[in-house]
Amino acid sequence: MPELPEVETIRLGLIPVLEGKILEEIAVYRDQLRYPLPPLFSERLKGQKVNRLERRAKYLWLHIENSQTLVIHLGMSGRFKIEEASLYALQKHDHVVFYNNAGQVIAYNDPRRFGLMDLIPTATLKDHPLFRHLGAEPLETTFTPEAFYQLLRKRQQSIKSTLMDQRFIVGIGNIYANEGLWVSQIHPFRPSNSLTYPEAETLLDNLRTVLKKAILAGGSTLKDHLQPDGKLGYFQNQFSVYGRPLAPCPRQTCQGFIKKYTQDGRSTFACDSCQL
DNA sequence: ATATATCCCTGCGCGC
DNA sequence: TGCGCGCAGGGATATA
Repeated sequence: MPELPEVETIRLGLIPVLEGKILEEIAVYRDQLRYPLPPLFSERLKGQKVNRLERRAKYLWLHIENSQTLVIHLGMSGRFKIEEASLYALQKHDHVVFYNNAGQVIAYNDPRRFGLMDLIPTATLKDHPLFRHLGAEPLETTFTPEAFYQLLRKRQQSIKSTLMDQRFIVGIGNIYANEGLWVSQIHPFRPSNSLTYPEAETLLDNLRTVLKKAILAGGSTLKDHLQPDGKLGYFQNQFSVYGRPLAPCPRQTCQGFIKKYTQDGRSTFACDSCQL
């Protein structure tokens, strides 16, 4: 699914068609995603204005004027498509379709249905079970290298596992964990608590750079991800290691090649020559 | 507390 | 062309 850059791309794409707009109609074609939609889902949204779109971790928060927030997670294959209502035709796996007061359709499409939607009172969001365990936003400058280092010091599991564990840092999934570690020349299997302070500082810095570059590129499109306007993301063209087993390591000074591992049940890509 | 396994679901690419 | 298999951007839950 979308990791932080893809969710952020989607948020930016949805702002023009949702912020300040009225939800005139909400059509539900499948009320069971990861969980069932909450009771009276459409009724509680119909006629309401969307005040603001926020991203927290890999979640979208649509703050609605009646003090509730529409929470959306895109799972592995969730995407949004914007169309003119007059041109819209229901597509396979379009599960929830929003109609705004500007004649536009915002369709949520999710083949694997690992996504979720919920309506939660805005005031209680931060204490909600979906969110209260979430760790630091990597792009927030209030998250300091020192805080990152202290967190790594307490953990003996691999650095890649820690990066992907949403209790510590949020928004980083398999792609950006692999990419950030390669840029930092840190091997994914290193125990978190073996990183020195300078390494932690470098890693946080590089993760931020990679995430920001990916946002600028509209995210990464492997199969599913599209920007809401239908454009592909193109950060996948800038991958150094992800999905490139046996390729020569792209680092100028390195003669190694990319190796594929299985780690925590997921694919890990790394260059054993320059990632130490 | 923490490391592994399993499950949710559909689609795609590959080898035969 | 078709079939079976493995794999996929996530994450909650159970088990040891």
